[in-house]
Amino acid sequence: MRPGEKPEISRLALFREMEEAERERIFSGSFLQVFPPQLTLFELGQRADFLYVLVDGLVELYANGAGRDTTMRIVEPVTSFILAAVVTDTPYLMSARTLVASRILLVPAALIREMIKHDGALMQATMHELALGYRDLVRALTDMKLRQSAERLGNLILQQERRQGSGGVVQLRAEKRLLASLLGMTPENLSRAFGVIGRHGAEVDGSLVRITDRAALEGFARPDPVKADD
Amino acid sequence: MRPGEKPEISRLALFREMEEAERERIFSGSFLQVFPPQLTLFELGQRADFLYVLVDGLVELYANGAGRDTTMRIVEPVTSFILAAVVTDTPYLMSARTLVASRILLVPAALIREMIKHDGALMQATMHELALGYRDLVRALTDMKLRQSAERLGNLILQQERRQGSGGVVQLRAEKRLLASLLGMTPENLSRAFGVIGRHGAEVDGSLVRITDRAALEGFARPDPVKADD
DNA sequence: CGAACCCTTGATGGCGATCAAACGCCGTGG
DNA sequence: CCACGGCGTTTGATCGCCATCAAGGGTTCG
Repeated sequence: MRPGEKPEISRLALFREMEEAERERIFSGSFLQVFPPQLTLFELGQRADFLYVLVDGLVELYANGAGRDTTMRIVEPVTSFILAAVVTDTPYLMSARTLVASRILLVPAALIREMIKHDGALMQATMHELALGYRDLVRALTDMKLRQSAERLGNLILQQERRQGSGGVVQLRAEKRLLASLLGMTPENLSRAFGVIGRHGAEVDGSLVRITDRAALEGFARPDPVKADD
Repeated sequence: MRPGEKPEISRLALFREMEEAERERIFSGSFLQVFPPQLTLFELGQRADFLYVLVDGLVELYANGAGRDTTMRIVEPVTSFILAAVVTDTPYLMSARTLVASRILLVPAALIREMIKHDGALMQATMHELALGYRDLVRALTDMKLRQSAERLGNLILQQERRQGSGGVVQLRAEKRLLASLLGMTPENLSRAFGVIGRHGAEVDGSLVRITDRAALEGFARPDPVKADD
């Protein structure tokens, strides 16, 4: 493990409140591995053998059905993923692949479940993490059900801008084709959707989006009354 | 509380493993109330004051945005709902209304959070419940993203049939207009979708659906490789 | 330098929403 | 007991959003 990485992982909400010694047990039972780009980490239907923590790089979670794929989430460092499958000890509902070279901590699922049983702080953190994830999915589902594609894009821009906190400028970290799939549309239509929000206060230039008129954009995208958690 | 109700609530996965005494503390701090049909229990954006347990009746959870509503879940007895908002102590992301006269246990959110902190079994059950709910939502979201409407209907029929275990016959408990909203379509198109699956091994008659050719229906609907949990 | 590949733009088609109207069911009131 | 009215469901016609098909421009990497 590189210097600075362990503290960074320790700062994760999931592990933050644990006893130092317990956390050390998790680290020593896990593997930190480097993966090349475009590598499949696991596939839908497999038993959940590991909890994953993305330390550096970029990972895509996607689901497949009916001959198609759709990306469910783009994971940025430092974040854990696929926690629900580990907790329930049931097969993964999504597949995962690296988008770029990535450093990933693999925590054996059995170890995590064991630790959860004995460490109240870890159990509480897990519970909380799942509750937050649940709410994110509720938002994603309502978004999909009641907004059309350009509105979804507008909301994503607004939400990213809030998370990046970078004064009206949003940096798109993933390829646009991936964004399209995340938003539940085709690359072609994402392109057109950027055209649409261009007339509503947001300008694209490559992978940079500038919000030129937030009020207009919000009027168009109708963001959720209840924002990402707190 | 009626005879038979308390045992039924105690059998809920959420409360099943708790100490008898602790469970009693929850009951004694809660209110069992009867609500008329079509009554709004709470609305999106409100603080999460209660955890709800539907004891008898039928409840709809729905979200609103962009001037429209969409139903997110139809709750049947005996089930708890809106757990994630209670755990995170954040505003509800959905609204709830009774569909018919309903008996509902209201557990003060503060009490639940307090009990979770002190009762490991309750915390574990909560964690598990949230993980299962998370996975349900992942399925719902992929369903929405990669299947078209008649396929979604087909899957719902198959899933209900498995849950009801009633040999090829499914009883629709809610109005069709509600089903339509749950499936993310209009009542008109639900009607047409029933027409479509009629040609793929499922027949409707009022609120009864008969699966006449499961293989055909599965071939058409392409059900998830990983089913509802385990 | 060439070949992928991504992104964009245009043309067409299909799924599903909307608008409209008729039917059936059910509860109410005459 | 029947007539009426309201509402949910169904069926048909039209429209709009988005997917698909197709082609061209730009960038990256071998």
